[in-house]
Amino acid sequence: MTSLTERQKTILMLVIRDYIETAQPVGSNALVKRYHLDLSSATVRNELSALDEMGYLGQPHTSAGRIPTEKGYRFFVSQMMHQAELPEAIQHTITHQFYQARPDVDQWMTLAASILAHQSQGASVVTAPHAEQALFKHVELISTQGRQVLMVMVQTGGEVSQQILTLAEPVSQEQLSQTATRLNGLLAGLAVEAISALLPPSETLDQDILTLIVQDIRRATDSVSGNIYTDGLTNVLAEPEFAESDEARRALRLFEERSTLQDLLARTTTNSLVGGLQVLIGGEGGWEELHQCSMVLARYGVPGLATGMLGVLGPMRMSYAKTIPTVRFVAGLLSDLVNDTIAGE
Amino acid sequence: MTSLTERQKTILMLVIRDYIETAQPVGSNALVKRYHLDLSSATVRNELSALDEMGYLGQPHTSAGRIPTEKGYRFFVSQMMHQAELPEAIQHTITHQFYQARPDVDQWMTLAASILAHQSQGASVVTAPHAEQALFKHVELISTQGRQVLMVMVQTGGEVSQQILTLAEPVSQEQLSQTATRLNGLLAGLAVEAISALLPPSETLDQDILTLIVQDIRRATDSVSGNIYTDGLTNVLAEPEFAESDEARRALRLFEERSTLQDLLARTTTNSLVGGLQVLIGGEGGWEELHQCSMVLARYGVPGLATGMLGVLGPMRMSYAKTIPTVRFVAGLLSDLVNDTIAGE
DNA sequence: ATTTAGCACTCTCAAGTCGAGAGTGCTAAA
DNA sequence: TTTAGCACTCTCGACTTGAGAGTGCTAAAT
Repeated sequence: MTSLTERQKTILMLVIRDYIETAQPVGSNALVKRYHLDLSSATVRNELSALDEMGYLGQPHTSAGRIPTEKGYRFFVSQMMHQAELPEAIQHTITHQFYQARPDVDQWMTLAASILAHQSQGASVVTAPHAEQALFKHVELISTQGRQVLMVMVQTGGEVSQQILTLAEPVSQEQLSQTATRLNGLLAGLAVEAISALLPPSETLDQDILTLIVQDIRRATDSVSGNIYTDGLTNVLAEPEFAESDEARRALRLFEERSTLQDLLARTTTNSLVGGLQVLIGGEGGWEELHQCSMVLARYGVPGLATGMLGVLGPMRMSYAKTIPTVRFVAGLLSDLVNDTIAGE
Repeated sequence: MTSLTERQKTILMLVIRDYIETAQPVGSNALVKRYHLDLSSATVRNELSALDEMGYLGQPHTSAGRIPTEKGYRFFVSQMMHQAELPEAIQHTITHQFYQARPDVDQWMTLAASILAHQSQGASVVTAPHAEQALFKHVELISTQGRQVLMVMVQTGGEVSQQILTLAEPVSQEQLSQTATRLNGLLAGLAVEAISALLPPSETLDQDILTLIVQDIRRATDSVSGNIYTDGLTNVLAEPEFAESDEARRALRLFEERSTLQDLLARTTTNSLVGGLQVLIGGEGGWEELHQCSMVLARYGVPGLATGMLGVLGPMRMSYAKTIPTVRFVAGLLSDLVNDTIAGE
């Protein structure tokens, strides 16, 4: 397999760029005219033919213009990856938005999803950062109503979880505070295993609380912990290639169903590095429903401590030139935020 | 305006029922054959013509079958409302699902949205219950990392909120606990106004915390507090009437954009009673994007203390017979849950 | 050895035509 | 009041057709 000449590269890039903009097969004439090439259409035709044979381009039918194949897109993206920094103006706008939001994981995630969706005109997904190994740090017990007690637990890494616990009989706030203080002394810095080894202890209240604590830590350390934020699902519907078929509907259903989405993210990104982008073109990774789609994914956070994922789903024809730098930039931003929160000392 | 004869009512109900199932205009012949009416098609034709003139039915074009008008649907729904209890088997399944979920508002809301979407094959929306008047109950301050402090506040009604506060300089957990204890004594049972009247007090830490407390209570009492849960958005896309146009996309965008959705809910339901259903047909309430849709909405909770909203969006042609009892039942269930949580003493 | 002009050929797409089918409204008889 | 009969209307899918866009190939030009 011979490699591409400079001219072929140029033409290939132009074809793909044009197709991404117009969603129309692009022909030799249009190409020469639109980009003022110093070539005749016939020459371009020959090159297109060559690119076709090499598998970078294809035709929806004989005697239509060319459209990129998956291989074509992959080439396009590999060129894209290196250059392409987000314009400073946009960087500032985004940073500013994060600066204004309340300093709250929930807010950050929602904001990140919103920004990604808006910038890329695709569907976005963001998972909350989750600790890779978490130790107990602190617990508070607060009496809410009658026999109901609110347990708030903080783990190293700053992860906070709360649960409601219903007691057999009322316990005063003083008693609760005492219990909390005692447990804090007992458990400080312990890992899940150590805590669950303490089960079952003498008292019932203790046991209940310890069980909840273990539950919460386990949940926080689970592969992809529960919280997934999405936005811009309807953006995908606007794309012309999805106008008719219910292709889009099936793809979106994947995104709506959290459990499936978790699977998807888990399977495709377990081995991805923080800072590195992953571009899945045409449903690489074997998701039937996504074979007309592409995803740009990134892992963010502090490796070994707490990381999360974010990404954008769009048609294969998505604007990689905008999406890739945006995803990269937002991932960096979230990494900084996680870093600030986690290593604040 | 004369009222409907029994026979006209029967025929009208059948036409609408059939149209809801098939999405096809229904004609006199089909009607007689399918439902074994003891009438000739000609007679039915006359009745259809009458119903047409009275505004209950319409024709997409001369010499097509009849389809219901908004007025027709309204009649259909008014008949529906009274009867129509959810089958016991389904009631049990749903109750069981709630029983199994973690006792956590977030879980409940997600589950409710999922059940509504699934049962009705439409898009569902659920808002978290929010206090109509809330008093301070308890605050805890937990040191997380370095100068960052986690504030957890509980309001009467059991609403819990948390915020992160970054201090100018580190403060020990002991000091924080003391501050919390002092504030608890000072603020117990106070309303927002009283608390904000205490501002600005002597110490800086106190001031910061009080500000946050006031913020949180305000947020919790806001018309529709932030959390909106949706599910089944893609269900709507499956409907044949939305196959082509981007009508559906615009409707779903309404649902995705939380701020718009808040507006929608706030505007249409401020005056609705807990326990009462509200059915908006054809975008009654003046939302242009929804003029091909219907919504079934209900308010749940404990009036005067904490209430929330839930509902289903579907095409005007939605299966009211399933949706209405489901919405009613889930609203009742959530009301019970809120009641248990709030009035647990 | 490339590049280009010219040309025949292919395929889609939009517009137009046409007949079958479904449904109606009206009239006159039961 | 109901029903049979019939002429009429309108849609929908199938089919046809011509314009337009694009290709591949060949032979001449650079």
